[in-house]
Amino acid sequence: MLKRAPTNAELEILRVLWQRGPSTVRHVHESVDHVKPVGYTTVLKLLQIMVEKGLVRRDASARSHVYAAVASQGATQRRLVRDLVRRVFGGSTLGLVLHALHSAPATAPELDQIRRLLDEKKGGRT
Amino acid sequence: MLKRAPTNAELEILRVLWQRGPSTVRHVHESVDHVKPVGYTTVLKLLQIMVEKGLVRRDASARSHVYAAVASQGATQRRLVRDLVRRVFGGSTLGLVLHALHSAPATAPELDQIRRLLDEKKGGRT
DNA sequence: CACTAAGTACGAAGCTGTTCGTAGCTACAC
DNA sequence: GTGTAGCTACGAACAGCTTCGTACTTAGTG
Repeated sequence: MLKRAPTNAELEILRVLWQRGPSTVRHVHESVDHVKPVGYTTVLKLLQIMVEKGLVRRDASARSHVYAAVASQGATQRRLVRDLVRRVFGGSTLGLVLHALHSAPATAPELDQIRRLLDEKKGGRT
Repeated sequence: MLKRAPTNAELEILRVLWQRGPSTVRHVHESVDHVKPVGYTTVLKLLQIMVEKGLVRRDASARSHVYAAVASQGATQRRLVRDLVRRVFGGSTLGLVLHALHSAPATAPELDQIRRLLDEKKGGRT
């Protein structure tokens, strides 16, 4: 079963599920609608499709079904980064990182955080 | 005139134009077809659409028109990274970088390159 | 029981991206 | 001049994503 990456509208919904945890359609709709107006049944339909795709799980025991994300936010982000690296940087993760850093308005503490990660990696190589 | 990010198929074509420079449809088709079989007129149509979108420029002075990318590879990559950061990392470039580094099989020289970049940025802040 | 509110299911339309077949034009070889 | 090879233009089909309207179901209230 090959899973496709979530689409744009699907990501909006996943964002809510990751942030608020398992939610009803009403909950998700309220959150999404607040950011970008959209019909209730649109969100419902999306969630139904996402169930079929295996992106979310549905608990139908209560009258209002409760939906939860299947993949964690981290795993999904990793997936999307991998796709971008392949599509746009010919598989070079380094290319992506350099590009991102160039255009990043990073603060000093953030830079330190990256530096720490680099040190870890270096240590782990031996 | 708002420019949309290039689609998947469009990126395949841009990759050829960036690599080989201004090219005829035949040239582009041969390169793309080699990687992923596709009809000649498909590539032609795509290029025509890309002209309308402003993604490529066309020199129609010769019988075989010559197409060239409008935006540089770097600028396009930056654009796509920015989009991903907004869509998937809530605008946090740092989030993207950390994620990428975590899953990156970076070599020591590559890590050094990143470190150099970090030093530059740090220096530039004061 | 009858009514209403809140929920789910589903069909279908509109848009974009991708693909290709067909038609038509033109330079060149003979 | 005639034919052919190579090119551009264009319409149309198909697929995926997104959106919503409508129909159906059910729990609760009087």
